[in-house]
Amino acid sequence: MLVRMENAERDGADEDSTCEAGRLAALPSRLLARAAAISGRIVGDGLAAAGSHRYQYAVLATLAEFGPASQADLARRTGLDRSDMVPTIATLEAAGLVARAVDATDRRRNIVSLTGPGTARLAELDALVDRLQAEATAPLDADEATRLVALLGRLVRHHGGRWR
Amino acid sequence: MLVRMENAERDGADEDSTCEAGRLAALPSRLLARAAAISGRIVGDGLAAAGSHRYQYAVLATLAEFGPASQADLARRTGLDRSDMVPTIATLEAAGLVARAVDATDRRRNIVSLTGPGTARLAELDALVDRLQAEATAPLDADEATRLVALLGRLVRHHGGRWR
DNA sequence: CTAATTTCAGTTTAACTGATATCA
DNA sequence: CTGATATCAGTTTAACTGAAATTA
Repeated sequence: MLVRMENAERDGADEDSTCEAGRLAALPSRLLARAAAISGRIVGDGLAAAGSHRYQYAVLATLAEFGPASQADLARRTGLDRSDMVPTIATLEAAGLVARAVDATDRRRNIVSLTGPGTARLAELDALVDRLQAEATAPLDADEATRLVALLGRLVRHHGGRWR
Repeated sequence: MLVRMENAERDGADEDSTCEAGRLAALPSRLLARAAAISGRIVGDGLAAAGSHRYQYAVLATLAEFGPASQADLARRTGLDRSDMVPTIATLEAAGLVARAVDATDRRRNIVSLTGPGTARLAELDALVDRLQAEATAPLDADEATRLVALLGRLVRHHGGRWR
C-alpha cells in the first residue's frame, strides 16, 4: 500500500531546515499524531482559557445528550477513565454545574445530573468548542472537514470503537 | 461551522453501552486523538515487536533520505526533541546501524551517518512500517487513505509545520 | 560577547493500573 | 460467592524544559 503524498496538494509552505520533511512527514500515523497534537492543544488551551477542561466538557455534553447517569456510565460514554471521572465530577459539582446523588435503587451508584447553571455553562462551552473545532480544522472548508470526520469515524469505528 | 457526522457513513458497528457515543464522538479533535492513539499503538507495537522504536525509524529514514547530518539537524528534520535524540542515536550506534563522528569543520557537531547494516535494517523497517500504516488506516482503501493524508497534510502545514 | 550543539537531569501531563470499601 | 461501582494512590510514557560544557 502506498499512501504517501509525493508532491501533490502542497499548501504553500516550503520546506525549510527548521521543519521536518521527507517521506516521514507523509506517514498517516505521524500526520495523525501531529494533527491530534495541534487540535488537542487548540481545544485544551481554549477550554482552559474559559476555565474549563475537555474532561469537564465531555461530561457536560454527555449528560445533556443522554440524561442523568452513573459515573461508570459516564466513563463508558465519554471514553474517560473511571478514575479520572472522580476529580472531574467533583470539580463540576463544586462549581454547581452537576449534582451528585446516591442512586436509591442501587446504592453503589452516584447519579450525576446537569443543573440549570450546568446547562447554561454547556451552551457557552458548546459555542466555544464549535469555534475551536473550526480553528483546529483550518484551513479545511466545512465540506472538507466533514470528509475528514467521515474518514476518521470509519477508521476509529473499525478499530473496535474503544480506546484500549 | 458544523462538522458533525449525524448518522451518515456508519461502518456497521452499532452503538452500545460500553462504547462512547453521541455528538462528542463526532468532534474532529476527539476523532483525531483516537485515530492517533490507534495508529500510534499499531505502529509502536509493530516496531517494538521488531526490536525497534519509532524514534529509531524516524532517524534511519531521515538519514537515508537526506544523508549524514548532525543530531540537531536530525532533530529538526524528524520533529524529535534534541534531548530524545541522544539515547536514540546511542542505541542505533550500539547496534551498528549508524556511525557517529565529530565534525572536523565544526567540533560541536556529531555527524551521524547510516552504516551498511543500518541501510539493510531500514529496508526491513520500511516494509514493516508500510504494512503497519496499512493496518492503521484500515478499513480505508488506498484512495481514501491518500485523501486522508492530503487533508491531514494541509491541516498540519497550515498550523505552522512544527510541533510547538 | 552571543549563539549553536551535545548531553544530562529532571518536570509535566494524560492515560492508565491496582487496590480497597461498598453494595447488588 | 461473583461482579459492578466509586474512590484513592501510584505508575508509565512521551514530550518537553533548563542548564552545563564545549565550540563557533
